[in-house]
Amino acid sequence: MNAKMYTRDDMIELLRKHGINPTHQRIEIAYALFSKQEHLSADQILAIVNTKHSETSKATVYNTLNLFVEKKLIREVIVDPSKVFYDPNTYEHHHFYDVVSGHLTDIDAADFKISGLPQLPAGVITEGIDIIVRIRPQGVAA
Amino acid sequence: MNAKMYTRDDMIELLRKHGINPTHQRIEIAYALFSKQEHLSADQILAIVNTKHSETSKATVYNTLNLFVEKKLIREVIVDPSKVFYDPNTYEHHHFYDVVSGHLTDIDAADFKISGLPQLPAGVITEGIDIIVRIRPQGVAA
DNA sequence: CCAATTATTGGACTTTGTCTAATGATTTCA
DNA sequence: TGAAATCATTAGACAAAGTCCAATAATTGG
Ligand SMILES: [Mn+2]
Ligand SMILES: [Mn+2]
Ligand SMILES: [Zn+2]
Ligand SMILES: [Zn+2]
Repeated sequence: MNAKMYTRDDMIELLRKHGINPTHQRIEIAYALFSKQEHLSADQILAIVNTKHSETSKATVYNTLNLFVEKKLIREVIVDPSKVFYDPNTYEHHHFYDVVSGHLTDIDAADFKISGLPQLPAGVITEGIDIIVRIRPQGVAA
Repeated sequence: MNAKMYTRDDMIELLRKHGINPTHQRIEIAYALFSKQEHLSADQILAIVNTKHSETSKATVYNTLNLFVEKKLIREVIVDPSKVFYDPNTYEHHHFYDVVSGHLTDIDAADFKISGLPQLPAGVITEGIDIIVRIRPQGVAA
């Protein structure tokens, strides 16, 4: 909710804090996600970092996003069968997903309780719980 | 949990009940899903219906699965960024997802309560809530 | 039986994402 | 400093999931 302003220098610090070498391309990709504070697809990020002038390849965008996920700088949101969204918000939260527009909105997990979860099968551990509330504008056909 | 035995005639009845013309291909595709009672990808279904002899094309499998979803005979489970799973269980339920094996297991929604969901943005309606508990076998590396 | 409708098909096509081998940039440290 | 090793980026080939199309096949209704 808070519209924190990020600079490229913030990105360098953030990358270092996560053990990622801050190259020019990585800084731009991080900046695209964190300055917008939005859920973006690889495609959208590729477009954003190349608007002024072409400077980052498709391969690097994918390499970098996968690296960021691995280093827990960002997380993936899997909700659309055709593409992954990347989320700069790694704080525990869930999502509204507008199935018409494809737009994602955060739901704070703090408010929020789940009870009656069955115990896990033996020998497994939980990685996380994803909750997606699928919504649709009133009056728009299915 | 119950291992109900389905016949092809059950499939014909089921298809008719959902307003779907029961063709040979549609019966086989429905039978693949309902007799196994498993979460299957289009790919797996294509393989199953063509094991004895080739009789159903890729286009028909996709056409048919989309039709089944539209007619609410089955539902989609979106959990793997690279493929959709189809679920013959349309009863309200959620999923364990083993991120290592890719296997899905049902969680009954009856047990199960969510509280503290924020109210919806104005002018939208809920389509459904998907809850995915991502699990991993103990001791397998991330 | 014919005409209209509905369903199936092979294969071209699109999109998302990965892989590879070559190149470019940075470190390391003698 | 300067060469070698390491790390990062790249173009473009490739792969997999899924859609689209125009032709054919099957079914239906009169
Ligand atoms: Mn630049
Ligand atoms: Mn047959
Ligand atoms: Zn989010
Ligand atoms: Zn299920």
